[in-house]
Amino acid sequence: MFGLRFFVDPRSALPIYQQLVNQIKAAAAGGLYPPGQQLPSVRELAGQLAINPNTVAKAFRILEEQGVIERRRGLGTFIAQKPAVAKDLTSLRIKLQELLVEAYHLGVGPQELRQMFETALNNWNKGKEEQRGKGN
Amino acid sequence: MFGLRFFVDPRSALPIYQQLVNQIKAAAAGGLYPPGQQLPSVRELAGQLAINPNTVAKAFRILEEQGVIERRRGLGTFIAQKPAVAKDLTSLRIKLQELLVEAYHLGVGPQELRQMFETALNNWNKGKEEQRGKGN
Amino acid sequence: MFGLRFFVDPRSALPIYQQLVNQIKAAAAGGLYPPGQQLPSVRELAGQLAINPNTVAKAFRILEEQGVIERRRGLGTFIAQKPAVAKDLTSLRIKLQELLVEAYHLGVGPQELRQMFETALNNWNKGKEEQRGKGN
Amino acid sequence: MFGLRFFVDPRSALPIYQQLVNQIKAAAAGGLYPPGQQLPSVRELAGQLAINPNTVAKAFRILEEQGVIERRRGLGTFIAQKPAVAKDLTSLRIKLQELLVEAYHLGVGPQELRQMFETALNNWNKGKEEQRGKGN
DNA sequence: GTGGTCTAGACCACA
DNA sequence: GTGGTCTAGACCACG
Repeated sequence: MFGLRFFVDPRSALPIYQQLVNQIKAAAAGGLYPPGQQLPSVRELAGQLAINPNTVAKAFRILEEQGVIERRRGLGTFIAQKPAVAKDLTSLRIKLQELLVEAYHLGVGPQELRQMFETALNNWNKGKEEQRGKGN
Repeated sequence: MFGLRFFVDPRSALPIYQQLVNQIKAAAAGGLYPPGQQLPSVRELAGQLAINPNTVAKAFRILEEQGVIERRRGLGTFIAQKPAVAKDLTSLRIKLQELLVEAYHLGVGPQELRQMFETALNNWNKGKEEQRGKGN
Repeated sequence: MFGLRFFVDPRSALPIYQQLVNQIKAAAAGGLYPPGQQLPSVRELAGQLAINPNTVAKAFRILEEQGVIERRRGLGTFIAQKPAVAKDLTSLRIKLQELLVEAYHLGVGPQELRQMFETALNNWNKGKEEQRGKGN
Repeated sequence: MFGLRFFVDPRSALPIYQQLVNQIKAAAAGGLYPPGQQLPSVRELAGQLAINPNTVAKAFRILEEQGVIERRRGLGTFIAQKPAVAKDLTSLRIKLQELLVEAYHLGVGPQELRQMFETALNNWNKGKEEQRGKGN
């Protein structure tokens, strides 16, 4: 539909399947992949990225376990309908802590960090609105 | 002096050395380890955590590369003096993005996330003040 | 393909891993290992040199940090594509100073040193051309 | 006589005694310490640098073995008279090779390296002349 | 005493 | 198959 959207860096310390997981989750969160959107097939994605199909399959399996995507036999893979349930927020709190710790060690103070946070939040909302606009 | 401060989970998917890196960075950021403070020796920490000294040494090596600690042969390991230089903030931006993505997939909206952010920021400052108070 | 290319001296004051680092950098600089070339695996090199795989792995880790090689899990180790960016030349300046100091203490004067420098430079270029010729 | 001339970095990977050896050799080569010049005593130097006297003693022992300094019992330590004998130049050739390898991996070409070499050579001679001038 | 190097050998993750 | 992690234990260099 829109050609290559993902890319992987084989030299990264992060496993390729993890890079894929992160990117697909980010694409969904950013509004590029709205709920119900069909994803490329394992083979197609593997071909585009020039990586092993097993690696793509592993990423899809993890995303399915996390409830991000749904696989329908014979049809393909789709972005899941967002479950409105607020599950366990532990992972979110951990990421928040990690953010603060990283900021400390880079010499970024509370004020500067708050500003970065608000900027990121605004950009995020803006991106989602633009995607919505596209659909009209 | 105050017994066990760190702990590791050998069954975690996160490597032990990485768990140690994270905890020591968090302890330093939280004010538990002020700049110049001496850390437990490799052998001592390995003994406390019941892990191999090489694993501790690896964590220390990574922390030194990140500028968090300094190792001096024959003397010991110390929390680095803060360089105060504003380095590369890429890693911080990445963590911010990860935070937003995680929030999205857990159904946490911007308002709720902002509240969590402010709460975490306040707790962090409070913790550091308490540490300062201890020193008096 | 061409048998043993490296060798280490376990009795040297220089750590084995450092000897390996130096030799691999020299081999790459001499044109024996062009960018993208695959290196022997950790196990294979350890076997050839009769040293522990961990020691080879440490050398590889350092070379990767210096941007000389790239390690890809499950695939192997490769000479990095030259980044062409002009980085920090401090280490080079230090080596130059060391050269002059060494020359002084060996009673080698400026003229003689200049001659040695030019000779080494010519040999270096010649060596690289021969390697290129081999490829034809 | 002229206060602190040397300094050591306890955080460096290079052993302190080696840092001292290098600096004293460099000072002698640069003309700051002409042959016959008396060096500070072990205790004095250790006190100035706030390091262990054993460390200074080790540096002096190595310098004596290399023929850079001479110790006269009851009198002190002195820069040796330069032996005009051109000994083994192997160490010099090795340093030259290291210089070329380092230049390659930093993307510094032959022309640029030659220029740096000539500049360093000129600065070196200039420094020595200035020192000579001071003595008049 | 400290950290640094190295070994022999196990098990796991990745592609 | 590759590299990555971890262990147990030895020996060395440094200050």
